[in-house]
Amino acid sequence: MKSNNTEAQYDASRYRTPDGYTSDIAVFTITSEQTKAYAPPKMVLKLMLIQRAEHDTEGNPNIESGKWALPGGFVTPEETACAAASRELEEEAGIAGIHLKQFGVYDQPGRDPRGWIISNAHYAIVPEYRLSERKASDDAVDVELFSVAELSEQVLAFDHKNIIQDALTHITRDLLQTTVAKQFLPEMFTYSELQAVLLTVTDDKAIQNDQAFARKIKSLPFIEAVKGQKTQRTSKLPTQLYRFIDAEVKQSIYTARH
Amino acid sequence: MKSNNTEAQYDASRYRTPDGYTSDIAVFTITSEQTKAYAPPKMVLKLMLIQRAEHDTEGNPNIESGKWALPGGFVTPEETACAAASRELEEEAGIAGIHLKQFGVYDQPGRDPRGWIISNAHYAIVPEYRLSERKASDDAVDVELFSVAELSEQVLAFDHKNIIQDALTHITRDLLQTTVAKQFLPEMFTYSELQAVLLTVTDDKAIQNDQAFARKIKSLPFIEAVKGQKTQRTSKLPTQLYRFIDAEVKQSIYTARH
DNA sequence: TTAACATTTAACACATTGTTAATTAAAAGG
DNA sequence: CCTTTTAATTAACAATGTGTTAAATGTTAA
Repeated sequence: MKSNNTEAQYDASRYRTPDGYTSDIAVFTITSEQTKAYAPPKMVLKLMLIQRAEHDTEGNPNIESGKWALPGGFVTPEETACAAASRELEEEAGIAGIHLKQFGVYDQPGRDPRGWIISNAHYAIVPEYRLSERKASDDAVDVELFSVAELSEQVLAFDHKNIIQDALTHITRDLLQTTVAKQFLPEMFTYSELQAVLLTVTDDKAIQNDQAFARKIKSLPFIEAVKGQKTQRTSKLPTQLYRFIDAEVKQSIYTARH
Repeated sequence: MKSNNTEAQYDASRYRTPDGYTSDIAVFTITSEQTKAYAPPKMVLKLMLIQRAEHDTEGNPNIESGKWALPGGFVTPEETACAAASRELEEEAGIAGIHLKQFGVYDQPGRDPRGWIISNAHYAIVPEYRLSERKASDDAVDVELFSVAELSEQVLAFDHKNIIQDALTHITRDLLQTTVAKQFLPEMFTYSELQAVLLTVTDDKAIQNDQAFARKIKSLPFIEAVKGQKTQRTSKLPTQLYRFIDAEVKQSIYTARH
């Protein structure tokens, strides 16, 4: 391999090069239903998909048309795939300053009938109210939110079913093992709001248990109670608000309880 | 963006395409020194690097020559980057069947002076004895193992310093939060051998504490004591051997102790 | 005035952890 | 043969965290 490597130094052109480099984005949001006043919300994790048009702008039939797909597009040489994802989110949805994370590369030969196209996949977390803004301004594009249950019934374009499966795995892990839940919540939140976010991706008994979770949140090193700040969003009884603080979160399966 | 997307369907060639797609591999091993007989080993995490040749096989001066770099090479359209990594490890080092994991993509404009080259980075875990086999068979290639401390002093090719930093972050996280430590250990191992592996990447007091760790290993759901199997590798007193078993490892920072 | 209800506080039994100390089994040296 | 050495094992205790059940709180709405 060493000789291959050195030969390649000055003439990459003797190798076949990719036909394209795309950035795809799994846009997650959590819809929150307040079943009644003064009660904690019921939350559902949803993924935004776009429906591929029947024809392109020149009137030719479109590949994988009619199927639902992840938003995305080609990356240019002047940007990273992450920057492209950010740009596309802004161009398409007017959403800027969103939490974006790269989670996988899709380069299986034959994954895209158009050629050798490498997809760099990201997930984005968008609070619900940012999406509603968007829908109001641009309802021409076929955009829809799908819950995890609804996703499994859909026919999806290219290998997007795989990509979405991986996105779900990653956001689940990150929600439970990092403080990224912050991105779904307002600056200050109650214990039951955080709990509702976590329960969209886990059925962990220790998180379902209200008393235990309300007691636990007080001792987490990366969350603090905001003194004097209460709300009645989730209960008639004024309820303590919390916020995330910067603190390193280490964790090992060898020291945790099982 | 939607229009860009649909226009691109049938003619990717109107966009500039990448000049190359490479697969780089951070090959980790743990060297184990037995300071004396009947004592637990001292382990050090090391990374294998190759030194870039002064000239290529045609006698032309080589780009980034003399610098240490991650092994890797160009991906072909018939394979995934992960398969390419596997192939390159086998071609270069005769190492097959190794644990490989993709951890990042490097596509910063200008990262490679040869053009728009996207690197897909993986880490590999190779038990020490597999590397010694290799060195004996092919000592012509400039290959060396660097500890984490030694790495920071080295001048590295391209953006490999960044890539290595990320590789270290990922392998540290994976060693503590998944059962990948298995890949560094023999089928059966003592508590102190597992402990030594973990201590190459953490200074967690709970893992440093011998008594506590020896007690804890017995209750981990993904490790079992092998009945009747003992060794004197690490102590005069015949010592219990353990092995990993398949078991799901879930974990949340919201339920763990802090 | 009363019922309803999410939250908060309290209390207890139980499990896990940090810590210290004692015990065990084999090797090595005199 | 006896003694020392050492990693592993076992034991024991206090401190801390968890699961569970129960009661108290503060507000709304009937």
